[in-house]
Amino acid sequence: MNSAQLPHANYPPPCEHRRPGEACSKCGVRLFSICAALEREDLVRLDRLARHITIPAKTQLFEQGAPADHVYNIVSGTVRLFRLLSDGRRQIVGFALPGDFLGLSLADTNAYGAEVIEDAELCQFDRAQITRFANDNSELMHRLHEFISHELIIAQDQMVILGRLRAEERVAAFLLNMHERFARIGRRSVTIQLPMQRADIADYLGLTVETVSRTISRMARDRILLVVPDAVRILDIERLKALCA
Amino acid sequence: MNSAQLPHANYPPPCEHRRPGEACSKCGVRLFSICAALEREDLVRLDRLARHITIPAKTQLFEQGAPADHVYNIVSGTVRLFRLLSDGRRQIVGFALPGDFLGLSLADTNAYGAEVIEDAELCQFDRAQITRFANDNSELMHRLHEFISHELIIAQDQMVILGRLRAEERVAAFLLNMHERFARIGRRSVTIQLPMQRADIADYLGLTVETVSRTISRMARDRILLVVPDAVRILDIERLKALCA
DNA sequence: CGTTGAGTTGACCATCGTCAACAGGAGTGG
DNA sequence: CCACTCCTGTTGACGATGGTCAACTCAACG
Repeated sequence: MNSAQLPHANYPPPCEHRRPGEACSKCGVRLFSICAALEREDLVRLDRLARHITIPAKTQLFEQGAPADHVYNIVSGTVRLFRLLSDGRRQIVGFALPGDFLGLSLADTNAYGAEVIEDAELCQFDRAQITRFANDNSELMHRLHEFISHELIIAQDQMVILGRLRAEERVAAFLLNMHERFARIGRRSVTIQLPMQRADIADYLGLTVETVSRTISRMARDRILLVVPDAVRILDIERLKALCA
Repeated sequence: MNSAQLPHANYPPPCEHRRPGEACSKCGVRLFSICAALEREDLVRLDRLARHITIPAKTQLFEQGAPADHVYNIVSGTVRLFRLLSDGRRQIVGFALPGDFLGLSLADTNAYGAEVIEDAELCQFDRAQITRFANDNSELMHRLHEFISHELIIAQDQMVILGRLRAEERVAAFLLNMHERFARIGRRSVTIQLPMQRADIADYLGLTVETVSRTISRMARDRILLVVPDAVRILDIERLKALCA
């Protein structure tokens, strides 16, 4: 059920699939990520600090409580971020999509664990280096501040969902949220990709797999959604929106 | 039940109970608050920007969605921070205690509403001014970054509580958390002050008043707590800790 | 002394969790 | 190629946790 037997953080020889200096000009998520703050020359300097790696699905990226040595910018793929309780209960605190940034916190240990769900390309940075870089670069610093503020608001949204919405409302809110996030990174579509499994959605929404499954099934029966492999297609977005007040 | 008829943000003539220039040297929470980052002379400069005000209980400090004109440092008292749903459901996203800072987010509207629960002394700052000040003062900036990182971790703790703990565990976690927070600001005691009402605790923990009341009653019956007005006294902290895994 | 609001307790019930069975697909090995 | 396992997802039956509704106490207040 959880991650005991996942490949560990010293992942398989991570493939560096870019020449350094090729810079970030071709990067598909640059404009959505922290890098958007930077001018051409700073971008090149930042790129020199980056290690561009590809991590396969089911890999543990880092572990809750471990020293936070690196920060990551997600270029493609999906990562789940989670907290574990001693008895095995898991709360997923977020899904990281392309353009997202991991390691905004200043704490020197990871507040959550991270596992790659869907093969991911990442820009990996050394924390000390990026911190120094940000200290000299107020645009980047400001952008980091912006990102972390945004994270905090997202976290509060999630508190409302977990504390005050019923199962159907939670699922509807989740689906609309994914829809909107994909739209914001240029993947607007009536088909909402769901790279995570039902158990991940459940652990994100404070429900069980069965409840998530039943709820989605009911929405499908009511012709609000069409369930397709690794995704759902929106049939009636108005009714979907109506479900989450 | 909620805040419709509270006095509004243009609160009663806020009493400024300090001469400007008296500076922050006597401030009881300075060492716990963002100000701890500042040297003597910067502290004086910051103090010139501050409006030191006292706000009575039951006052709305600011409203969810309204322009975020000010930020606040809490000197004494308690403030509840909450989100409202259109149908009246409320989720309290946090309680602000002395030393806490409101308005860390860079968003220009308030992500939550704030109401004073217990008469509060506040340092009020103009957002634009404090932003300028922080831009020129890397210690303060760093401290703000630290505070907001911490907020984010707290928010994730709360997600675990709301998503994965049962009622009794939530209440136990809440009580221990309050205990620890008071201890950190120099009010360590076996008596946990609870300035908020049961409904606030319920809306913070994603429960109902009845469940909170019943749970606390049961803990009292089990000789884990003693219920006293506006507080509970810890009788058996080990068993209390055992209740929240 | 009546009113109001907070807190508590009880009775009942709904939502969602638990347990179980099953279907379908992917991977494995004979 | 087929049998087998494993994993994910779905569905059903049942039950427990916690929500709803209501009554009551008590303190504060006019």
